[in-house]
Amino acid sequence: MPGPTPSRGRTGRPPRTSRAQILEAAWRLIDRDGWQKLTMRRLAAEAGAAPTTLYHHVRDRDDLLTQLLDDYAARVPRPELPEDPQERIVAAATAMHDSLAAWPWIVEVLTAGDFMGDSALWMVESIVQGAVDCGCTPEQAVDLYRSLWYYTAGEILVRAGTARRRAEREEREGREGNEGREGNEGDAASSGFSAYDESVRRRLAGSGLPHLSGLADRWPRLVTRETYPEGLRAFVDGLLSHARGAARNARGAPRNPRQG
Amino acid sequence: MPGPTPSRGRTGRPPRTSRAQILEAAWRLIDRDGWQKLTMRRLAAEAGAAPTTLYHHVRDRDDLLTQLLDDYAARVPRPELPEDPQERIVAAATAMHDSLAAWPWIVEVLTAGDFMGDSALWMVESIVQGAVDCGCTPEQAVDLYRSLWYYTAGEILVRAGTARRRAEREEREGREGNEGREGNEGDAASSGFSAYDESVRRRLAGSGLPHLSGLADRWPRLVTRETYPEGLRAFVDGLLSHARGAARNARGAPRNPRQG
DNA sequence: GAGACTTTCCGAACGCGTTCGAAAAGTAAC
DNA sequence: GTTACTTTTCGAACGCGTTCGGAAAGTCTC
Repeated sequence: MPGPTPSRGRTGRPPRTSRAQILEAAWRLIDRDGWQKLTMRRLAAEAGAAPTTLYHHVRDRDDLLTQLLDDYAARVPRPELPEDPQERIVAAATAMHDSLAAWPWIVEVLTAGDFMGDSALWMVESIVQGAVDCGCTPEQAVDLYRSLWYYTAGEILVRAGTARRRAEREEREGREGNEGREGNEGDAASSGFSAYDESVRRRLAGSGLPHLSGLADRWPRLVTRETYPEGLRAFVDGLLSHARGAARNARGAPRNPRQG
Repeated sequence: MPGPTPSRGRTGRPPRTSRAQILEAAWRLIDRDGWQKLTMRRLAAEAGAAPTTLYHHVRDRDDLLTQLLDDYAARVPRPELPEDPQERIVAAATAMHDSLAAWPWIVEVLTAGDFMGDSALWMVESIVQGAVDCGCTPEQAVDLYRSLWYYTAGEILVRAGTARRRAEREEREGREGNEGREGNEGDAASSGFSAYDESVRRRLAGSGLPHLSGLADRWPRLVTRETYPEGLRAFVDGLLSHARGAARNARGAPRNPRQG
Protein backbone atom coordinates (compact mmCIF):
# COMPACT_ATOMS: atom_id res chain seq x y z
CA MET A 1 0.00 0.00 0.00
CA PRO A 2 2.30 2.75 -1.26
CA GLY A 3 1.80 6.45 -1.02
CA PRO A 4 -0.07 8.34 -3.72
CA THR A 5 2.98 10.19 -5.01
CA PRO A 6 5.42 8.04 -7.05
CA SER A 7 8.07 10.34 -5.54
CA ARG A 8 11.16 9.87 -7.66
CA GLY A 9 14.53 9.02 -6.25
CA ARG A 10 12.94 5.98 -4.64
CA THR A 11 14.05 2.39 -4.94
CA GLY A 12 12.06 -0.53 -6.32
CA ARG A 13 10.15 -1.10 -9.52
CA PRO A 14 8.36 2.11 -10.47
CA PRO A 15 4.59 1.81 -10.07
CA ARG A 16 2.45 1.83 -13.19
CA THR A 17 -0.82 1.98 -11.26
CA SER A 18 -1.87 4.28 -8.46
CA ARG A 19 -4.73 4.22 -6.03
CA ALA A 20 -6.09 7.37 -7.62
CA GLN A 21 -6.12 5.75 -11.04
CA ILE A 22 -7.97 2.76 -9.63
CA LEU A 23 -10.62 4.97 -8.06
CA GLU A 24 -10.96 6.89 -11.32
CA ALA A 25 -11.41 3.67 -13.24
CA ALA A 26 -13.98 2.53 -10.69
CA TRP A 27 -16.05 5.69 -11.11
CA ARG A 28 -15.80 5.37 -14.88
CA LEU A 29 -16.99 1.78 -14.67
CA ILE A 30 -19.86 2.65 -12.34
CA ASP A 31 -21.00 5.53 -14.52
CA ARG A 32 -20.84 3.47 -17.68
CA ASP A 33 -22.06 0.01 -16.68
CA GLY A 34 -23.67 0.45 -13.30
CA TRP A 35 -22.33 -0.44 -9.91
CA GLN A 36 -23.39 -4.07 -10.15
CA LYS A 37 -20.70 -4.53 -12.76
CA LEU A 38 -17.98 -3.25 -10.48
CA THR A 39 -15.98 -6.42 -9.96
CA MET A 40 -12.31 -6.64 -9.22
CA ARG A 41 -11.62 -8.30 -12.54
CA ARG A 42 -13.57 -5.78 -14.57
CA LEU A 43 -12.04 -2.95 -12.63
CA ALA A 44 -8.58 -4.31 -13.32
CA ALA A 45 -9.36 -4.46 -17.03
CA GLU A 46 -10.68 -0.90 -16.93
CA ALA A 47 -7.54 0.25 -15.15
CA GLY A 48 -5.30 -1.67 -17.54
CA ALA A 49 -3.78 -3.98 -14.98
CA ALA A 50 -3.98 -7.58 -13.87
CA PRO A 51 -6.65 -8.34 -11.28
CA THR A 52 -4.11 -9.28 -8.67
CA THR A 53 -2.29 -6.00 -9.10
CA LEU A 54 -5.19 -4.16 -7.53
CA TYR A 55 -4.44 -5.85 -4.26
CA HIS A 56 -1.23 -3.89 -3.95
CA HIS A 57 -3.16 -0.65 -3.80
CA VAL A 58 -6.27 -1.76 -1.99
CA ARG A 59 -6.63 -4.25 0.84
CA ASP A 60 -9.74 -5.91 -0.52
CA ARG A 61 -13.01 -5.11 -2.21
CA ASP A 62 -14.58 -3.67 0.93
CA ASP A 63 -11.65 -1.37 1.33
CA LEU A 64 -12.13 -0.19 -2.22
CA LEU A 65 -15.82 0.47 -1.67
CA THR A 66 -15.11 2.30 1.55
CA GLN A 67 -12.65 4.54 -0.24
CA LEU A 68 -15.16 5.16 -2.99
CA LEU A 69 -17.72 6.15 -0.39
CA ASP A 70 -15.29 8.52 1.27
CA ASP A 71 -14.37 9.89 -2.13
CA TYR A 72 -18.04 10.58 -2.70
CA ALA A 73 -18.65 12.03 0.74
CA ALA A 74 -15.82 14.49 0.17
CA ARG A 75 -17.68 15.85 -2.84
CA VAL A 76 -20.96 16.35 -0.99
CA PRO A 77 -21.25 20.05 -0.22
CA ARG A 78 -21.29 20.76 3.47
CA PRO A 79 -24.59 22.48 4.25
CA GLU A 80 -24.96 25.41 6.57
CA LEU A 81 -26.27 24.09 9.85
CA PRO A 82 -28.92 25.85 11.94
CA GLU A 83 -27.90 27.55 15.16
CA ASP A 84 -30.46 25.91 17.42
CA PRO A 85 -28.63 22.86 18.80
CA GLN A 86 -31.53 20.44 18.46
CA GLU A 87 -32.19 21.53 14.90
CA ARG A 88 -28.49 21.16 14.25
CA ILE A 89 -28.61 17.55 15.31
CA VAL A 90 -31.56 16.90 13.04
CA ALA A 91 -29.87 18.62 10.11
CA ALA A 92 -26.60 16.73 10.51
CA ALA A 93 -28.33 13.38 10.81
CA THR A 94 -30.43 14.19 7.77
CA ALA A 95 -27.27 15.04 5.86
CA MET A 96 -25.85 11.65 6.79
CA HIS A 97 -29.01 9.94 5.71
CA ASP A 98 -29.33 11.71 2.41
CA SER A 99 -25.71 11.22 1.41
CA LEU A 100 -25.95 7.51 2.03
CA ALA A 101 -29.40 6.95 0.60
CA ALA A 102 -28.10 7.96 -2.81
CA TRP A 103 -25.84 4.88 -2.82
CA PRO A 104 -27.67 1.73 -3.83
CA TRP A 105 -24.64 -0.43 -3.16
CA ILE A 106 -24.30 1.04 0.28
CA VAL A 107 -25.37 -2.22 1.85
CA GLU A 108 -22.05 -3.88 1.23
CA VAL A 109 -20.09 -1.10 2.88
CA LEU A 110 -22.11 0.45 5.60
CA THR A 111 -21.68 -2.17 8.25
CA ALA A 112 -17.94 -1.69 8.05
CA GLY A 113 -17.06 1.11 10.38
CA ASP A 114 -18.39 3.00 13.35
CA PHE A 115 -18.76 6.02 11.15
CA MET A 116 -17.76 7.16 7.72
CA GLY A 117 -14.36 8.31 6.59
CA ASP A 118 -12.59 11.56 7.27
CA SER A 119 -14.70 13.49 4.83
CA ALA A 120 -17.83 12.91 6.87
CA LEU A 121 -16.52 13.40 10.36
CA TRP A 122 -18.03 16.85 10.49
CA MET A 123 -21.47 15.25 10.66
CA VAL A 124 -20.47 13.30 13.73
CA GLU A 125 -18.96 16.40 15.25
CA SER A 126 -22.09 18.41 14.59
CA ILE A 127 -24.32 15.88 16.28
CA VAL A 128 -22.08 15.55 19.31
CA GLN A 129 -21.76 19.30 19.53
CA GLY A 130 -25.51 19.79 19.31
CA ALA A 131 -26.07 17.26 22.06
CA VAL A 132 -23.52 18.89 24.35
CA ASP A 133 -25.10 22.27 23.69
CA CYS A 134 -28.41 20.74 24.73
CA GLY A 135 -26.89 19.91 28.09
CA CYS A 136 -25.67 16.37 27.51
CA THR A 137 -22.50 15.04 29.04
CA PRO A 138 -19.91 13.87 26.52
CA GLU A 139 -20.89 10.26 27.19
CA GLN A 140 -24.55 11.04 26.61
CA ALA A 141 -23.67 12.96 23.47
CA VAL A 142 -21.77 10.04 21.96
CA ASP A 143 -24.53 7.65 22.97
CA LEU A 144 -27.02 9.93 21.27
CA TYR A 145 -24.93 10.05 18.13
CA ARG A 146 -24.62 6.29 18.10
CA SER A 147 -28.33 5.76 18.58
CA LEU A 148 -29.09 8.09 15.69
CA TRP A 149 -26.47 6.34 13.60
CA TYR A 150 -28.06 2.97 14.26
CA TYR A 151 -31.45 4.29 13.28
CA THR A 152 -30.10 5.94 10.16
CA ALA A 153 -27.99 2.99 9.06
CA GLY A 154 -30.85 0.59 9.75
CA GLU A 155 -33.30 2.62 7.75
CA ILE A 156 -30.97 2.77 4.79
CA LEU A 157 -29.85 -0.84 4.96
CA VAL A 158 -33.31 -2.28 5.34
CA ARG A 159 -34.82 -0.11 2.66
CA ALA A 160 -31.94 -0.66 0.24
CA GLY A 161 -32.09 -4.39 0.88
CA THR A 162 -35.84 -4.46 0.32
CA ALA A 163 -35.47 -2.52 -2.90
CA ARG A 164 -32.75 -4.84 -4.13
CA ARG A 165 -34.85 -7.92 -3.40
CA ARG A 166 -37.79 -6.41 -5.13
CA ALA A 167 -35.71 -5.66 -8.20
CA GLU A 168 -34.31 -9.18 -8.29
CA ARG A 169 -37.77 -10.63 -7.84
CA GLU A 170 -39.21 -8.59 -10.65
CA GLU A 171 -36.37 -9.49 -12.96
CA ARG A 172 -36.91 -13.14 -12.11
CA GLU A 173 -40.66 -12.98 -12.61
CA GLY A 174 -40.25 -10.98 -15.76
CA ARG A 175 -37.81 -13.48 -17.21
CA GLU A 176 -39.95 -16.53 -16.67
CA GLY A 177 -43.22 -16.33 -18.55
CA ASN A 178 -46.15 -13.92 -18.56
CA GLU A 179 -44.64 -11.01 -20.43
CA GLY A 180 -47.29 -8.70 -21.74
CA ARG A 181 -49.96 -10.93 -20.32
CA GLU A 182 -52.38 -9.57 -17.81
CA GLY A 183 -54.98 -10.82 -15.42
CA ASN A 184 -52.79 -13.77 -14.58
CA GLU A 185 -52.52 -12.69 -10.95
CA GLY A 186 -56.06 -11.41 -10.67
CA ASP A 187 -56.53 -7.71 -10.01
CA ALA A 188 -53.40 -7.67 -7.85
CA ALA A 189 -51.22 -6.72 -10.78
CA SER A 190 -53.58 -4.08 -12.13
CA SER A 191 -53.72 -2.32 -8.76
CA GLY A 192 -49.94 -1.98 -8.57
CA PHE A 193 -49.40 -4.93 -6.26
CA SER A 194 -46.98 -7.65 -7.16
CA ALA A 195 -47.54 -11.34 -6.70
CA TYR A 196 -45.18 -11.11 -3.75
CA ASP A 197 -47.31 -8.42 -2.10
CA GLU A 198 -50.28 -10.68 -2.54
CA SER A 199 -48.50 -13.57 -0.83
CA VAL A 200 -47.54 -11.32 2.05
CA ARG A 201 -51.14 -10.19 2.30
CA ARG A 202 -52.33 -13.76 2.54
CA ARG A 203 -49.69 -14.58 5.11
CA LEU A 204 -50.78 -11.70 7.33
CA ALA A 205 -54.47 -12.28 6.82
CA GLY A 206 -54.12 -15.89 7.88
CA SER A 207 -51.71 -15.32 10.73
CA GLY A 208 -54.38 -15.26 13.41
CA LEU A 209 -52.89 -12.04 14.76
CA PRO A 210 -55.70 -9.51 15.00
CA HIS A 211 -53.92 -6.25 14.19
CA LEU A 212 -51.79 -7.63 11.40
CA SER A 213 -54.76 -9.41 9.85
CA GLY A 214 -56.71 -6.20 9.87
CA LEU A 215 -53.87 -4.33 8.21
CA ALA A 216 -53.08 -7.01 5.63
CA ASP A 217 -54.69 -5.16 2.72
CA ARG A 218 -52.95 -1.90 3.48
CA TRP A 219 -49.58 -3.46 4.37
CA PRO A 220 -47.71 -2.91 1.10
CA ARG A 221 -48.54 0.76 1.20
CA LEU A 222 -47.83 1.15 4.90
CA VAL A 223 -44.37 -0.36 4.82
CA THR A 224 -43.15 1.74 1.93
CA ARG A 225 -43.99 5.05 3.58
CA GLU A 226 -41.10 7.43 3.91
CA THR A 227 -40.98 8.31 7.60
CA TYR A 228 -37.32 8.89 8.31
CA PRO A 229 -37.65 12.60 9.15
CA GLU A 230 -40.52 12.10 11.58
CA GLY A 231 -38.81 9.17 13.26
CA LEU A 232 -35.64 11.16 13.55
CA ARG A 233 -37.31 14.10 15.26
CA ALA A 234 -39.12 11.80 17.64
CA PHE A 235 -35.90 10.00 18.45
CA VAL A 236 -33.98 13.21 19.09
CA ASP A 237 -36.75 14.47 21.34
CA GLY A 238 -36.81 11.24 23.29
CA LEU A 239 -33.06 10.99 23.65
CA LEU A 240 -32.65 14.57 24.80
CA SER A 241 -35.46 14.40 27.31
CA HIS A 242 -34.11 11.14 28.69
CA ALA A 243 -30.67 12.70 28.99
CA ARG A 244 -32.17 15.64 30.86
CA GLY A 245 -33.97 13.21 33.13
CA ALA A 246 -30.79 11.33 33.86
CA ALA A 247 -29.02 14.59 34.68
CA ARG A 248 -31.79 15.56 37.09
CA ASN A 249 -31.55 12.18 38.78
CA ALA A 250 -27.79 12.43 39.09
CA ARG A 251 -28.08 15.80 40.81
CA GLY A 252 -31.13 15.43 42.98
CA ALA A 253 -33.62 12.80 44.09
CA PRO A 254 -33.52 9.45 42.23
CA ARG A 255 -36.93 9.97 40.68
CA ASN A 256 -37.99 7.83 37.75
CA PRO A 257 -38.48 10.11 34.75
CA ARG A 258 -40.96 7.79 33.03
CA GLN A 259 -44.39 9.33 33.01
CA GLY A 260 -46.27 6.00 33.15
CA MET B 1 -39.29 -26.36 -4.88
CA PRO B 2 -41.33 -29.40 -3.94
CA GLY B 3 -43.36 -29.90 -0.82
CA PRO B 4 -41.82 -31.43 2.28
CA THR B 5 -43.78 -34.67 2.06
CA PRO B 6 -42.56 -37.06 -0.67
CA SER B 7 -46.26 -38.04 -0.90
CA ARG B 8 -46.31 -41.39 -2.70
CA GLY B 9 -48.40 -42.09 -5.75
CA ARG B 10 -46.69 -39.16 -7.44
CA THR B 11 -44.96 -39.09 -10.77
CA GLY B 12 -41.34 -38.21 -11.47
CA ARG B 13 -38.04 -39.37 -10.07
CA PRO B 14 -38.42 -39.91 -6.31
CA PRO B 15 -36.53 -37.33 -4.27
CA ARG B 16 -33.54 -38.44 -2.25
CA THR B 17 -33.11 -35.08 -0.50
CA SER B 18 -35.63 -32.94 1.31
CA ARG B 19 -35.58 -29.39 2.51
CA ALA B 20 -35.76 -30.62 6.09
CA GLN B 21 -32.70 -32.78 5.59
CA ILE B 22 -30.82 -29.83 4.16
CA LEU B 23 -31.71 -27.66 7.13
CA GLU B 24 -30.66 -30.44 9.50
CA ALA B 25 -27.35 -30.80 7.73
CA ALA B 26 -26.88 -27.04 7.90
CA TRP B 27 -27.39 -26.97 11.66
CA ARG B 28 -25.02 -29.90 12.06
CA LEU B 29 -22.41 -28.11 10.01
CA ILE B 30 -22.83 -24.87 11.94
CA ASP B 31 -22.61 -26.60 15.30
CA ARG B 32 -19.55 -28.58 14.30
CA ASP B 33 -17.47 -26.20 12.18
CA GLY B 34 -18.93 -22.77 12.80
CA TRP B 35 -21.18 -20.75 10.57
CA GLN B 36 -18.32 -19.35 8.52
CA LYS B 37 -17.87 -22.81 7.06
CA LEU B 38 -21.46 -22.99 5.90
CA THR B 39 -20.95 -22.92 2.15
CA MET B 40 -23.22 -24.46 -0.41
CA ARG B 41 -20.57 -26.96 -1.41
CA ARG B 42 -19.80 -28.04 2.13
CA LEU B 43 -23.46 -28.21 2.94
CA ALA B 44 -24.05 -30.42 -0.06
CA ALA B 45 -21.29 -32.75 1.08
CA GLU B 46 -22.77 -32.84 4.57
CA ALA B 47 -26.19 -33.63 3.15
CA GLY B 48 -24.76 -36.27 0.82
CA ALA B 49 -25.72 -34.60 -2.42
CA ALA B 50 -24.17 -32.68 -5.25
CA PRO B 51 -23.91 -28.92 -4.76
CA THR B 52 -26.28 -28.19 -7.59
CA THR B 53 -28.91 -30.45 -6.12
CA LEU B 54 -29.44 -28.02 -3.27
CA TYR B 55 -30.84 -25.51 -5.70
CA HIS B 56 -33.87 -27.67 -6.26
CA HIS B 57 -34.87 -27.32 -2.63
CA VAL B 58 -33.69 -23.78 -1.92
CA ARG B 59 -33.76 -20.77 -4.18
CA ASP B 60 -30.31 -19.52 -3.25
CA ARG B 61 -28.03 -19.08 -0.28
CA ASP B 62 -29.99 -16.15 1.11
CA ASP B 63 -33.14 -18.19 0.98
CA LEU B 64 -31.41 -20.92 2.91
CA LEU B 65 -30.19 -18.51 5.58
CA THR B 66 -33.62 -16.95 5.87
CA GLN B 67 -35.15 -20.35 6.44
CA LEU B 68 -32.51 -21.14 9.02
CA LEU B 69 -33.31 -17.90 10.81
CA ASP B 70 -37.01 -18.67 10.81
CA ASP B 71 -36.24 -22.18 12.00
CA TYR B 72 -34.33 -20.65 14.87
CA ALA B 73 -36.96 -18.03 15.66
CA ALA B 74 -39.55 -20.75 15.96
CA ARG B 75 -37.53 -22.32 18.75
CA VAL B 76 -37.16 -19.11 20.74
CA PRO B 77 -39.62 -19.31 23.63
CA ARG B 78 -42.27 -16.66 23.45
CA PRO B 79 -41.99 -14.59 26.63
CA GLU B 80 -44.90 -13.34 28.64
CA LEU B 81 -45.44 -9.72 27.76
CA PRO B 82 -46.31 -7.02 30.31
CA GLU B 83 -49.79 -5.59 30.35
CA ASP B 84 -48.85 -1.95 30.19
CA PRO B 85 -48.89 -1.16 26.46
CA GLN B 86 -45.72 0.92 26.43
CA GLU B 87 -43.82 -1.71 28.37
CA ARG B 88 -45.20 -4.28 25.97
CA ILE B 89 -43.67 -2.44 23.05
CA VAL B 90 -40.33 -2.29 24.81
CA ALA B 91 -40.47 -5.98 25.70
CA ALA B 92 -41.36 -7.09 22.18
CA ALA B 93 -38.65 -4.97 20.60
CA THR B 94 -36.16 -6.30 23.12
CA ALA B 95 -37.18 -9.83 22.23
CA MET B 96 -36.53 -9.06 18.58
CA HIS B 97 -33.18 -7.59 19.40
CA ASP B 98 -32.03 -10.40 21.63
CA SER B 99 -33.09 -13.17 19.25
CA LEU B 100 -31.18 -11.57 16.42
CA ALA B 101 -28.13 -10.51 18.38
CA ALA B 102 -27.36 -14.16 19.05
CA TRP B 103 -26.77 -14.68 15.32
CA PRO B 104 -23.34 -13.52 14.22
CA TRP B 105 -24.07 -14.24 10.60
CA ILE B 106 -27.24 -12.20 10.81
CA VAL B 107 -25.71 -9.51 8.66
CA GLU B 108 -26.12 -11.48 5.49
CA VAL B 109 -29.80 -12.09 6.07
CA LEU B 110 -31.27 -9.22 7.94
CA THR B 111 -31.60 -6.73 5.17
CA ALA B 112 -33.76 -9.17 3.27
CA GLY B 113 -37.30 -8.62 4.42
CA ASP B 114 -39.49 -6.05 6.08
CA PHE B 115 -39.79 -8.36 9.04
CA MET B 116 -38.86 -11.86 9.97
CA GLY B 117 -40.63 -15.04 9.03
CA ASP B 118 -43.89 -16.42 10.29
CA SER B 119 -42.40 -17.54 13.55
CA ALA B 120 -41.64 -14.04 14.64
CA LEU B 121 -44.73 -12.24 13.48
CA TRP B 122 -46.02 -12.16 17.04
CA MET B 123 -43.33 -9.62 17.88
CA VAL B 124 -44.59 -7.31 15.15
CA GLU B 125 -48.15 -7.83 16.30
CA SER B 126 -47.24 -7.04 19.89
CA ILE B 127 -45.59 -3.79 18.97
CA VAL B 128 -48.46 -2.67 16.74
CA GLN B 129 -50.95 -3.67 19.38
CA GLY B 130 -49.08 -1.78 22.09
CA ALA B 131 -48.97 1.32 19.92
CA VAL B 132 -52.67 1.15 19.17
CA ASP B 133 -53.41 0.70 22.85
CA CYS B 134 -51.38 3.83 23.49
CA GLY B 135 -53.76 5.76 21.26
CA CYS B 136 -51.99 5.52 17.91
CA THR B 137 -53.83 5.19 14.64
CA PRO B 138 -53.01 2.06 12.66
CA GLU B 139 -50.78 4.08 10.36
CA GLN B 140 -48.92 5.56 13.30
CA ALA B 141 -48.61 2.13 14.87
CA VAL B 142 -47.01 0.63 11.78
CA ASP B 143 -44.74 3.65 11.43
CA LEU B 144 -43.71 3.20 15.04
CA TYR B 145 -43.00 -0.47 14.49
CA ARG B 146 -40.93 0.29 11.41
CA SER B 147 -38.93 2.98 13.18
CA LEU B 148 -38.13 0.60 16.01
CA TRP B 149 -37.23 -2.08 13.50
CA TYR B 150 -34.81 0.25 11.73
CA TYR B 151 -33.17 1.14 15.02
CA THR B 152 -32.97 -2.50 16.08
CA ALA B 153 -31.70 -3.79 12.77
CA GLY B 154 -29.18 -0.98 12.53
CA GLU B 155 -27.83 -1.61 15.99
CA ILE B 156 -27.37 -5.28 15.28
CA LEU B 157 -25.97 -4.85 11.79
CA VAL B 158 -23.49 -2.16 12.70
CA ARG B 159 -22.32 -3.91 15.84
CA ALA B 160 -22.07 -7.30 14.15
CA GLY B 161 -20.20 -5.73 11.26
CA THR B 162 -17.82 -3.95 13.58
CA ALA B 163 -17.19 -7.14 15.52
CA ARG B 164 -16.54 -9.06 12.32
CA ARG B 165 -14.07 -6.47 11.08
CA ARG B 166 -12.31 -6.47 14.39
CA ALA B 167 -11.97 -10.24 14.31
CA GLU B 168 -10.62 -10.21 10.78
CA ARG B 169 -8.20 -7.46 11.68
CA GLU B 170 -6.89 -9.29 14.69
CA GLU B 171 -6.48 -12.47 12.74
CA ARG B 172 -4.59 -10.56 10.11
CA GLU B 173 -2.36 -8.76 12.59
CA GLY B 174 -1.78 -11.94 14.53
CA ARG B 175 -0.72 -13.80 11.40
CA GLU B 176 1.84 -11.29 10.25
CA GLY B 177 4.59 -10.84 12.81
CA ASN B 178 4.71 -9.81 16.45
CA GLU B 179 3.31 -12.89 18.09
CA GLY B 180 4.07 -12.96 21.77
CA ARG B 181 5.98 -9.74 21.39
CA GLU B 182 4.96 -6.72 23.41
CA GLY B 183 5.63 -3.04 23.54
CA ASN B 184 5.71 -2.88 19.78
CA GLU B 185 2.73 -0.56 19.69
CA GLY B 186 3.65 1.40 22.78
CA ASP B 187 1.33 1.18 25.77
CA ALA B 188 -1.67 0.93 23.45
CA ALA B 189 -1.53 -2.86 23.41
CA SER B 190 -0.98 -3.22 27.13
CA SER B 191 -3.98 -1.04 27.90
CA GLY B 192 -6.28 -3.19 25.79
CA PHE B 193 -6.27 -0.94 22.75
CA SER B 194 -5.42 -2.32 19.36
CA ALA B 195 -3.25 -0.66 16.79
CA TYR B 196 -6.45 0.15 14.96
CA ASP B 197 -7.87 1.94 17.99
CA GLU B 198 -4.72 3.95 18.14
CA SER B 199 -4.99 4.96 14.51
CA VAL B 200 -8.59 6.03 15.07
CA ARG B 201 -7.48 8.02 18.07
CA ARG B 202 -4.89 9.85 16.01
CA ARG B 203 -7.40 10.49 13.25
CA LEU B 204 -9.84 12.06 15.68
CA ALA B 205 -7.21 13.99 17.60
CA GLY B 206 -5.94 15.55 14.39
CA SER B 207 -9.28 16.17 12.78
CA GLY B 208 -9.53 19.76 13.91
CA LEU B 209 -13.03 19.09 15.22
CA PRO B 210 -13.14 20.25 18.84
CA HIS B 211 -15.51 17.72 20.41
CA LEU B 212 -14.15 14.69 18.60
CA SER B 213 -10.58 15.72 19.37
CA GLY B 214 -11.40 16.04 23.03
CA LEU B 215 -13.02 12.61 23.06
CA ALA B 216 -10.32 10.88 21.03
CA ASP B 217 -8.77 9.11 24.00
CA ARG B 218 -12.06 7.79 25.30
CA TRP B 219 -13.48 6.94 21.89
CA PRO B 220 -12.81 3.19 21.81
CA ARG B 221 -14.58 2.78 25.13
CA LEU B 222 -17.44 5.11 24.25
CA VAL B 223 -18.37 3.42 21.00
CA THR B 224 -18.49 -0.07 22.45
CA ARG B 225 -20.97 0.81 25.19
CA GLU B 226 -24.12 -1.26 25.17
CA THR B 227 -26.93 1.27 25.04
CA TYR B 228 -29.67 -0.46 23.12
CA PRO B 229 -32.19 -0.59 26.00
CA GLU B 230 -31.82 3.09 26.88
CA GLY B 231 -32.05 4.13 23.26
CA LEU B 232 -35.10 1.98 22.78
CA ARG B 233 -36.96 3.52 25.73
CA ALA B 234 -36.08 7.00 24.57
CA PHE B 235 -37.26 6.21 21.06
CA VAL B 236 -40.56 4.75 22.22
CA ASP B 237 -41.17 7.77 24.44
CA GLY B 238 -40.43 10.13 21.60
CA LEU B 239 -42.52 8.28 19.04
CA LEU B 240 -45.54 8.01 21.31
CA SER B 241 -45.46 11.61 22.40
CA HIS B 242 -45.10 12.75 18.78
CA ALA B 243 -48.05 10.57 17.83
CA ARG B 244 -50.09 12.12 20.61
CA GLY B 245 -49.07 15.55 19.40
CA ALA B 246 -50.13 14.73 15.85
CA ALA B 247 -53.49 13.50 17.11
CA ARG B 248 -53.99 16.73 19.06
CA ASN B 249 -53.14 18.78 15.99
CA ALA B 250 -55.51 16.79 13.81
CA ARG B 251 -58.36 17.40 16.25
CA GLY B 252 -57.80 20.95 17.37
CA ALA B 253 -55.56 23.92 16.71
CA PRO B 254 -52.47 23.32 14.53
CA ARG B 255 -50.06 23.89 17.41
CA ASN B 256 -46.46 22.74 17.05
CA PRO B 257 -45.80 20.08 19.69
CA ARG B 258 -42.06 20.73 19.85
CA GLN B 259 -41.12 22.28 23.16
CA GLY B 260 -38.22 24.36 21.78
C1' DG C 1 28.88 -3.59 -15.80
C1' DA C 2 27.73 -7.02 -11.78
C1' DG C 3 25.35 -8.05 -8.07
C1' DA C 4 22.25 -6.97 -3.91
C1' DC C 5 18.02 -4.91 -2.56
C1' DT C 6 13.34 -3.19 -3.00
C1' DT C 7 9.03 -2.50 -4.84
C1' DT C 8 5.55 -3.54 -8.30
C1' DC C 9 3.30 -6.57 -11.22
C1' DC C 10 1.09 -10.77 -12.66
C1' DG C 11 -0.01 -15.97 -13.86
C1' DA C 12 -1.70 -19.90 -11.58
C1' DA C 13 -4.70 -21.64 -8.59
C1' DC C 14 -8.34 -22.21 -4.77
C1' DG C 15 -12.97 -22.24 -3.13
C1' DC C 16 -17.02 -19.80 -3.73
C1' DG C 17 -22.31 -19.13 -5.51
C1' DT C 18 -24.78 -20.12 -9.31
C1' DT C 19 -26.68 -21.52 -14.21
C1' DC C 20 -27.57 -24.84 -17.75
C1' DG C 21 -28.50 -28.87 -20.02
C1' DA C 22 -28.49 -33.56 -19.93
C1' DA C 23 -28.85 -37.96 -17.46
C1' DA C 24 -31.40 -40.81 -14.13
C1' DA C 25 -35.42 -42.80 -12.12
C1' DG C 26 -39.69 -43.19 -11.25
C1' DT C 27 -45.25 -43.39 -12.87
C1' DA C 28 -49.02 -43.56 -16.47
C1' DA C 29 -50.92 -44.91 -20.83
C1' DC C 30 -51.01 -48.15 -24.39
C1' DG D 1 -42.49 -54.04 -22.99
C1' DT D 2 -42.47 -49.67 -25.05
C1' DT D 3 -43.27 -44.96 -25.07
C1' DA D 4 -44.42 -40.51 -23.08
C1' DC D 5 -44.13 -37.57 -19.34
C1' DT D 6 -42.52 -35.66 -14.93
C1' DT D 7 -39.47 -34.73 -11.35
C1' DT D 8 -34.91 -35.08 -9.25
C1' DT D 9 -30.04 -35.29 -9.54
C1' DC D 10 -25.68 -33.90 -11.06
C1' DG D 11 -21.34 -32.81 -14.12
C1' DA D 12 -19.47 -29.03 -16.53
C1' DA D 13 -18.68 -24.50 -16.64
C1' DC D 14 -18.78 -19.29 -15.66
C1' DG D 15 -17.35 -15.32 -13.20
C1' DC D 16 -16.29 -14.02 -8.76
C1' DG D 17 -12.81 -12.44 -4.62
C1' DT D 18 -8.60 -13.61 -3.04
C1' DT D 19 -3.74 -15.84 -1.94
C1' DC D 20 0.83 -17.10 -3.23
C1' DG D 21 5.18 -17.39 -5.31
C1' DG D 22 7.96 -15.70 -8.42
C1' DA D 23 9.11 -12.58 -12.51
C1' DA D 24 10.00 -7.78 -13.87
C1' DA D 25 12.04 -3.36 -13.34
C1' DG D 26 13.93 -0.01 -11.23
C1' DT D 27 17.93 2.15 -7.62
C1' DC D 28 22.11 1.72 -4.93
C1' DT D 29 26.80 -0.10 -3.96
C1' DC D 30 30.98 -1.83 -5.54
